[in-house]
Amino acid sequence: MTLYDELVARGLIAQVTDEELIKDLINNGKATFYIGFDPTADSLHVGHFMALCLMKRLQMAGNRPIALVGGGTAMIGDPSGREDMRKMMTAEQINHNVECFKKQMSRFIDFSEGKAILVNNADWLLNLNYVEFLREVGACFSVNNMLRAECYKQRMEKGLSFLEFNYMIMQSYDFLMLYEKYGCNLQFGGDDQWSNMLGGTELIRKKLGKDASAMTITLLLNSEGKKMGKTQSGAVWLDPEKTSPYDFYQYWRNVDDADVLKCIRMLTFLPIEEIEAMSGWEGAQLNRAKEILAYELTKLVHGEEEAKKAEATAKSIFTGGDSENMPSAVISKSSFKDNMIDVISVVHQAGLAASRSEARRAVEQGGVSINGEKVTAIDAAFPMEMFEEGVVVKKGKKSFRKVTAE
RNA sequence: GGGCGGAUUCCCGAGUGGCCAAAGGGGACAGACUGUAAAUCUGCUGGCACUGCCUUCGAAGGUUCGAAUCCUUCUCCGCCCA
Repeated sequence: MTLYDELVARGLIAQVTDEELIKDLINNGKATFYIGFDPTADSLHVGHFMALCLMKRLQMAGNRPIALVGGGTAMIGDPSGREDMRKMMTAEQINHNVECFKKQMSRFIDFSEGKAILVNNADWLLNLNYVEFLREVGACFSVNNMLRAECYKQRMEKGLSFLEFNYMIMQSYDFLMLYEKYGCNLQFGGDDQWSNMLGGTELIRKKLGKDASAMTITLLLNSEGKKMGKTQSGAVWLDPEKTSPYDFYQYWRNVDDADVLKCIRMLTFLPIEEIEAMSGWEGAQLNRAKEILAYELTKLVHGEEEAKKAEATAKSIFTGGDSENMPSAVISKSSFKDNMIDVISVVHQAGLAASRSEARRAVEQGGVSINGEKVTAIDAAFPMEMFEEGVVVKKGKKSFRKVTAE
């Protein structure tokens, strides 16, 4: 199976400028392609991960990847797929994030010996001369056409600032620069980037009379049409400090039935045939597919050891067993009074409830257990000795900590 | 620059002087059911020393016994005109 066919079979390709041309490029290792990542946070997330995987697939097929960190475009803020304006970030924040991105990316992509290139568009965007730029590049863009672009259409009601309106031009200019500097002939990106990417191919045609291609990756949406990789408390990060390997594992362990196969197809490197064999799975068997998904992804992002730990911890929690790798928490000995501590304090200080009120509620509703025993009395208290060896505090079915006193 | 409309708790959105920690919905959380899924039902959803107190309705002042609600100024956003 050719690389292109595999990408199609995995459901990764959303839109392409010229299918035959792109097939030829990537199947034969003739592409120098780039994907841009705007450093809007201090860690990559699942959406970035998909793009990185794609880079890897293409790199393995002999194509040359350019990872672009958007230190310049982050100063503008991409309005695509957003209903409201992004908060403006300071240059310091952006620089910090750029560094974090670089570090994380080099874990996934091999940048050694020119196998891949890492660039920052701040290098050419930040020192542009306004008038010069307008004459050189701005003249190539039709406002009429831009306003028709999907990414701006969505914002016509809620409002769009001139700053953000320029984002497309910046991204287009990036493509032009990379084409000139590195012979970059293909751009990848999330499907919401389509209009920005087309801006680039068109700019290259107008300025250089050359053809460049663009291709978008299907956005990973769940069965309800929402972007995956988001939780109530924010994105699912790749940084283990921000999303622990266990939480990362659990996120995928808990996806809807309807989304499991799609996720395995799009995110893992399991052979297609193996995945197709799972497509008939139902009920409890589908539950097994979730374990595979969670394990495979955790392995890719955090390594085999962490994946095994996360899996073992999950099994011990949900089927009983040791608590060796359980997420832990420490309570200060000064929180004890007369050598005793109450349930509410335990739950709260273990980080299982954001406030004491929340902890109280959880206890009142019968959601808290200590060492496997349900605690419903809000005035229940426990002696310090219990915490010597660690106490398993559980809130609800899925949140728990091994708590010790220190 | 001018006219009009708007900013409410995690989100949407009601409230236009006291009965407001603020309707309703969504989401989140907890319970039942289950497969660590979905759907469904129930509870719950600002904080705390919890029959009480404190903080919150864009910001700062003011009127009033009492303000999310009235007045003034400011900030931000939308629409229309230029």
